[in-house]
Amino acid sequence: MDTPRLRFAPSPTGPLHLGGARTAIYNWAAARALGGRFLLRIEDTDTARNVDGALRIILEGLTWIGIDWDEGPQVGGDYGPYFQTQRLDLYQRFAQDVLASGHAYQCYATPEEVEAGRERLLAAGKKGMYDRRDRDLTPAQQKAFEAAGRVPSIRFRMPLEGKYVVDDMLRGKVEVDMGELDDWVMVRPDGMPTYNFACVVDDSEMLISHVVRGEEHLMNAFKQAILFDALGLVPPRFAHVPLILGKDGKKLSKRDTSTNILDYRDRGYPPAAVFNYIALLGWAYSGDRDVFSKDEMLAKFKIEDIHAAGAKFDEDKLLALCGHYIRQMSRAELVAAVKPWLLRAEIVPESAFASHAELLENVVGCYQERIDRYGDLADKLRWVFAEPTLDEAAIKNLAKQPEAKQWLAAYADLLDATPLPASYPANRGSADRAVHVPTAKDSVTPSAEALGFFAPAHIEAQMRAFAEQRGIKFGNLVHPIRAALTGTDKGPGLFDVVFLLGKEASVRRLRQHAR
RNA sequence: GUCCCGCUCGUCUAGCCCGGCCUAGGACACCAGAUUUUCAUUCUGGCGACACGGGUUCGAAUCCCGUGCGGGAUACCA
Repeated sequence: MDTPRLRFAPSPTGPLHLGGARTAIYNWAAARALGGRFLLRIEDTDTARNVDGALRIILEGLTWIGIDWDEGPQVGGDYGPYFQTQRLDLYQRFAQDVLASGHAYQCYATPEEVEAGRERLLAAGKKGMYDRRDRDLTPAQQKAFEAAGRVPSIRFRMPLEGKYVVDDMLRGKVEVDMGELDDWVMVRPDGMPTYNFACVVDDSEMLISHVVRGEEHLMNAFKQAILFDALGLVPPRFAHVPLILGKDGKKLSKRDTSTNILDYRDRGYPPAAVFNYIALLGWAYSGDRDVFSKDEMLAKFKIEDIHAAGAKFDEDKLLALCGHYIRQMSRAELVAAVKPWLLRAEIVPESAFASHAELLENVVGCYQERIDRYGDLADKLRWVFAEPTLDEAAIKNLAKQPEAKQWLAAYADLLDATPLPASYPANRGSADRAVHVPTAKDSVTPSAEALGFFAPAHIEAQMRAFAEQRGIKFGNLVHPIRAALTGTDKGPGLFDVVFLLGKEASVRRLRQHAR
């Protein structure tokens, strides 16, 4: 009874969205930080709304952001089954007990009658709720309904007066008049338990100690806590976290963010960044730091520290975090992360990842500071592996200087005459590229011995000398060369570009645009 | 309508529980500058908030009340 036990209880009615992911993260983090257990319970009692395959997507989403569970689907556990539709006997037993204790009663009203009663109350200026018409039925009246073929639902007999206080971990004591709460349905006529009932039974049976869930359940906490009391049980501690809102401050919609967290995976957002961002939406690691790992979060996380006010989703901040995480990776890690997108875009063959590992690290490394998502990369570096088509800016840069074509031709000749390192195979293929390219991030410069005269530093010195000899302003020379080589006006340093491309391809592309 | 919750820079937040250290700190975004062959990265600087009104107090972002605004609930959904 001492081990903290927390749960995330999704309904398989749709994919895992941002809000769900966040409550999952907070429950998970609390369980881990408290040294407790984290479990998953599937609330599938609304069979009509269950969606095929939704569960798989939810579990995949959780796994993707790095959440694991100790009990639940796929892993089992001592308090199963973890699907509510497999626990129907249990609810039935509890329902009979509550009924027998007098804390619940059978209600024979049809949905239409309930609705009509509600409207009567509303018309009378009262709160619109179930009018409790069957709360005190005599046995004879009940028999009559049964005889008429009516099947009852079971409703909880709420106290009619007094106040009830729930001590929320984020909001303190929240008080409500019992009269505000109606006699809610515990079991539907078809025998299915409703959310509030199944939730109490399961939280009790699964020994749940803390419930962290969305603010929309704050009112349910009263109903549930009162049921716990009626059963002679102690309710768990509740913490109701605010909803995530869209940029406009309204409910999160498809316009603000994806409804499925796996879309972020598919678009190449680093999962650690997504986790970090979601956790940050309502919880702060410290006043001056907002990048943290899962482990760092666990070392500091306390349920009480979750922010009680709603947060708006901000794609810019998410992307900034993504970029930060990407820049943190080693080149080898980035290549591995980006591989699926490179393959999908058919930019390099699978085999290249083994045969040209270093080349790929060089190429990808040149873009490390330039992307926020793995998925952004493929289009940007296509020019390395395939003849580029010139974009508008490139065409402009080629045309800007009247002598540009002559310069390209002359520079191509110069490059052509530049010796490759002796140690390099004559059939160059891509072999002359498979050397480490130094970038700003990496101060290791290949030695001249290792590279002959085809290292970025030498290419730079040579190009500068070339410009000076001919009296060309360096900036005027660089732009047409970049255009010819890459087909665009953005990208890695020009000397890296020449180096990455290799001598033969560079010369060929320069000459092609020199005509 | 009624009930409940919330309200610090444009956004996420630190500070609030236990009033003075707050001329309110950080991050993202934005603007300017530095570096630079482009883009980006990086660095420097700038802009920018305690929703409003009353109290309590020597002193309030911090405590209390009211108003406003936002959100949630008001289901035989969860």
